[in-house]
Amino acid sequence: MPWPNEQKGRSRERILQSAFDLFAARGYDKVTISEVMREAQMTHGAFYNHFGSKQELYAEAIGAGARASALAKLQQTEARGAELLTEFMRIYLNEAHVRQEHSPCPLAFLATDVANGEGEVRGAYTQVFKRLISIMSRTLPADTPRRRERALAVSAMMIGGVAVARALDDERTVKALLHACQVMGEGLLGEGLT
Amino acid sequence: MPWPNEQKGRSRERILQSAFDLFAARGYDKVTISEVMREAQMTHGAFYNHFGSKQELYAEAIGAGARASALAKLQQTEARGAELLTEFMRIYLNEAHVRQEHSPCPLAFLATDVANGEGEVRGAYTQVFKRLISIMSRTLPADTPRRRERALAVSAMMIGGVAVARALDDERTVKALLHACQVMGEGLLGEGLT
DNA sequence: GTCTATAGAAAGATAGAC
DNA sequence: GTCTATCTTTCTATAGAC
Repeated sequence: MPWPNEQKGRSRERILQSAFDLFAARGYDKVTISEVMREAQMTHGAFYNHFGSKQELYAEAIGAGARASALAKLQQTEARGAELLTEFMRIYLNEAHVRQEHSPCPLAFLATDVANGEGEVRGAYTQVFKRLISIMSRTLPADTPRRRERALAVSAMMIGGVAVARALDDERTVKALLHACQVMGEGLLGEGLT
Repeated sequence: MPWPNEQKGRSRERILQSAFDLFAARGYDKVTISEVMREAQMTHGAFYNHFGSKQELYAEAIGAGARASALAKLQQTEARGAELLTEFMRIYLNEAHVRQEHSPCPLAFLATDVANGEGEVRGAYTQVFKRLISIMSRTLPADTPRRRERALAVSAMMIGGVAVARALDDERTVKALLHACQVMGEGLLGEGLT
């Protein structure tokens, strides 16, 4: 079933990308619908032809952020297994990610923001998180002890590391934190990963 | 030097506690000064006799939250060394903490919220984080390899675990996440801790 | 220091022309 | 579908009485 109007789909996609970038950079409440629409090259009156409310936009933007994320792009390369995981951690626990120099991880950039949101927003976040755990768990060797627990704990460490780094004032501490998470994360996923 | 007016100090302390509780529960932008003052049993006109702006209140509330935290209380007991660390992790990575049934950790509850704040707010957050790392690091046995890196990585895991858990929709995933962080965290801090 | 009252600005959502 | 214009509400911050 092709789209009734291809132009509408493109506008919608521009709004979602603009919304995710802005929400990640400044948080839900500090971003206005006018700004999102301006970034998407429309005026704010057009917004309600695509979404019913700002919260609905937020929920959908989380999914859009996940589709644009580093992990989604990595999965389109030929990297698999241990190589995929170490490369993912290297990109994730990086100052360029903290500074939002590429499309960031919604789980890290929106964590406490989402906790203050409504049901549909938290539902979208939960879906993205479960999907990450599923991918990380399946990517670990089948005989890894406590495979799912490792995936959960390392994810929490990565998300927490980036979320905290973004709040910090002190570049030296940021560097040390990201590095520590990378070293200890690789340890948890199995010493001889690469 | 005793306080010029003891009553003023008490009002100020009430405002700070009320502010931290509300900011942690709903996020900076979703809390109004009127609400904070009402919870502190005053009207909002009195606010500006204590603080110059809402952001200034936020910065100070982060410090107040740290002083009221589980770790601060634990340090006033006789628990030390491995016992202190395992007890801390048990209280921290707990559903009661996620549900804010006791004074929560500002690092976990305000992480992405602080990242969107101004300089003084991030400065206060950084101070609290550095202090946590210092305490955890010093509490580990002096001959622990990579002592500071362990403290940083486990802190990120704990903060990330609680921050993500608060955003999640699904109680089963929350339980699994908190448990995984506890098991893997104890592993990182040294197998034979207790 | 605390109160009531209000100024002044901002933002979500809607109406109606094109 | 997108635009301009506006309704309506909410909130920070201030003024001035007590």
